[in-house]
Amino acid sequence: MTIMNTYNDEEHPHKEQLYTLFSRIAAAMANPHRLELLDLLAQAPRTVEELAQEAQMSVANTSQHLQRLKQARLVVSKKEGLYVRYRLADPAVARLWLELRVVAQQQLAEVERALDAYRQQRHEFENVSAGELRTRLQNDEIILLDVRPVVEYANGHLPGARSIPLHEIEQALASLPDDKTIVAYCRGPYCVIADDALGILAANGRNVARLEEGVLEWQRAGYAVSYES
Amino acid sequence: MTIMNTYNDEEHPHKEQLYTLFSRIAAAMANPHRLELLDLLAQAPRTVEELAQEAQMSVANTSQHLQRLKQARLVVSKKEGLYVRYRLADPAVARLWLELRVVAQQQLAEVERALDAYRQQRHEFENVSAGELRTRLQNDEIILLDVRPVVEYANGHLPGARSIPLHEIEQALASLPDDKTIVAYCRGPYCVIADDALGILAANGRNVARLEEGVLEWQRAGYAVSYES
DNA sequence: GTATTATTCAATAAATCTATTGAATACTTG
DNA sequence: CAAGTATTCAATAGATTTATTGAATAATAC
Repeated sequence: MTIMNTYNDEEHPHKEQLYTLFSRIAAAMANPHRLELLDLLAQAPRTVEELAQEAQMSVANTSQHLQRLKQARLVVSKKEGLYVRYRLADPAVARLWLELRVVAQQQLAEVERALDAYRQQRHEFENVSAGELRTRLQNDEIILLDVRPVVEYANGHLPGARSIPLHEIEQALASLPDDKTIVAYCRGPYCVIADDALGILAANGRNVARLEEGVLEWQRAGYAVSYES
Repeated sequence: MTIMNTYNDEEHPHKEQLYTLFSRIAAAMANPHRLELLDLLAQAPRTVEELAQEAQMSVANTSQHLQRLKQARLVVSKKEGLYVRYRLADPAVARLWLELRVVAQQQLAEVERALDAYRQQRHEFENVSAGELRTRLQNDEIILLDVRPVVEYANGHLPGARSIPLHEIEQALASLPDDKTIVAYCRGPYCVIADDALGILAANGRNVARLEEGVLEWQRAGYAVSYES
C-alpha cells in the first residue's frame, strides 16, 4: 500500500524539535528514583540530604537525579545557607505525576498486584471516600489525622485534619477520644504511613478507617486545602 | 546533618517495584518519535504504514516504537486482514499526553521558540477562543472547518464543524460563503495544518481566524464532541 | 499452490543512562 | 583564617536505548 501525505516533515523541519522538547520531560520522569523524588517533593520542599534519606539513596546519586529533574524544569532549587532546598517548579508538575499514576493504574494490572504487596494491610481497614469524609467530619462523627511528617502537614493539609506524625501516634493515643472513628490519611494511595498508623490505633482498640486520597488527590477533586493549623 | 527516618524502604521493599512500574510509562513516552505516534493516534487509529508515513520514519522503526508503546499499555493493536491497526489504549493516555505538553509549555521557554519556528504563520491569523467560537457559531456568524484528514474527523470532531481536509481546500473555495469569517482548527496548538489552510483562504480574500484548540483540548475543557457528520 | 504485501523479528554499532567513587566547591561557624 | 558540612563535579564501567539492515512471518490475491 502506498500513502500520500500532503503535510509532513519535509515542509516542516521544526516539528521534530518540539517533540524532542516534550520527550525530555518524559525522559526526566523515566526513572523510579526520580519519580520517588518528585513524589516526595509533591508533599513538601526538601534538602538534598533529606531526600536522599527518605529515598534511601546516596547523596551523590540523589544530587545527580535532582539535577536531571532541574534541567527538565520539573523542580527548582534554592540555596539556603549550607543547604540547597528543592521544590516542584509548578503545581502542574504534580498534576502530571498524578495523571501518570492514573494511566499506570488503569492500564497495568501489575500496579494492583505491586500495591497489594507493598501495602499489605490495604484491605484490612475500611475505606472512607473523600465525599463521605467531608460530611462525617462536619457532623463531628470522626477525627481526621494527618500522619505525615510535620513539614508536609505544614506545606498543606486537609481542612480539619490534626497533625500526628506516625512515630508520635502512641504518645498521642490518650489525647484521642475513644468514642469516634479515627480516619487517617498520608501521601495518597501508594503510601503506607496511614496503614501503619491505623494498625497501631486498631491494636489499641480504636475504631479506624483510611482515606486513600492524599492532599494532591484531594486538590485534584476540587476541594480546598488548609495551610494554617 | 543526620536525619532519622522512621518509615522507609527497609521495612517496605515493594515500594521500589511500584515506582519502577510508573517509570515504565514515562520511559515509553521518553522518545520524540513515540510521542509523535501517540499524538497521531490521539487523533485517530491508524495502521503501521500510515503512521510511518505521517511520522516520516521507516516501517521497521515505527513498528518497534509501537511495540514499546504497546508493552507499556499506552496503545493496543488489532489485526485487520493484512493490516495491524493501532489505537490509544484509553482516553486517559491522551490526557496524560496533554498534561505533559502543559508542563512543557509552562516550564520550557524553548517550547515557545520552537513553536514559533515551526508555526511560522502563528501570529499572522487572529485567534478565536473556544468560548467565543461557541457563541459566534450559534449566532451563525462564522463557518467552522476541520481541516484534518477525514479519518480524524470521523473519529470525533467539534460540533458544527465541516470536514474539508487541507488538500481539498482550493476546490471547496466556491462552496464557502464569502460574507462570513472562516475559522479553521486541526490537531491543536502544535499543528500547522490549520495555518496552511488559513493561508490559502486568506490568499483568496476570505476573512479568517484560527482556533488553537484541537479535539483533545476541546474535550478537556469540558465541551462535547460530535461523531456524526 | 505461488506471488504479493504488511508487519515483525534479529543482529548490530553508536549513543545515552546509571551507580559508585573520590575529589572539588561553597557556605557557615568559631 | 581554619575546620566542618552540604552539595556538586568528574571519571568510570555496566546496562539500556536507538536506527538500520535484511530476513522471517502471516494474511491475501491470483
